[in-house]
Amino acid sequence: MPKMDLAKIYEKLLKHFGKQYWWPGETRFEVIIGAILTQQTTWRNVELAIKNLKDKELLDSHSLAAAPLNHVEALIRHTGFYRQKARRIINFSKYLVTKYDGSLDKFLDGLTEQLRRELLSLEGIGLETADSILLYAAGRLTFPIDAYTKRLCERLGIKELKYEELREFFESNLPRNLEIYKEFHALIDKLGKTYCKTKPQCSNCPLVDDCI
DNA sequence: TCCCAGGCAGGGC
DNA sequence: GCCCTGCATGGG
Repeated sequence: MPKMDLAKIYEKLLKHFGKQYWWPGETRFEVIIGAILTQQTTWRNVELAIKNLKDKELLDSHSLAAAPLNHVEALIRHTGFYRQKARRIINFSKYLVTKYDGSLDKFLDGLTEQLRRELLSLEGIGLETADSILLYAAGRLTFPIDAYTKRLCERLGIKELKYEELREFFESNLPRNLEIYKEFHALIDKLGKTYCKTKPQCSNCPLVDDCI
């Protein structure tokens, strides 16, 4: 496992970009639905879909579980892959209603590893989405590895690591602090969107000296 | 006109 | 196990 001062990287990003206050969302249910909707799409489009669901008062487990599929499809169309995403957020809501009386308090109240396995067993919730939900909705010390994080690691000289290895790397090299986990993940995304797009603008990047 | 965006699931090998 | 493909809209 590579040695790297992740805390120092975090401090540089925080100083450069400031706090990001992730995850945006008024409720934990909204956080979870947003986590599914944002897969492979921009947050801007997710906001439109969230607003549509909220305007129709469908942003709670019982309402969404009972909503017609084609109605939900139309409301979230902006997020892309809308047919499968509509099915998935409805199915998640039905699961919550059936197994936990629609209560996120009950659902999110397990041992972290057990809850993680349960999340991963649900359709449309893979590794990154499960870990984002664990961190931002359940408040667990779980570090999500997304495409930006993998890209950053490559720039820092960490290659050929699989998802679980990268997660273990972050979780064992960061202070066990929820706010740091939340902000760091958000800051890495901010970094990727700002400096590591199609044309790197390394001269202004706060990590220019850390990259290989 | 291409390529990318805060992935996931299912298939082939 | 790894690699490929479909899923789909919106913006640069």
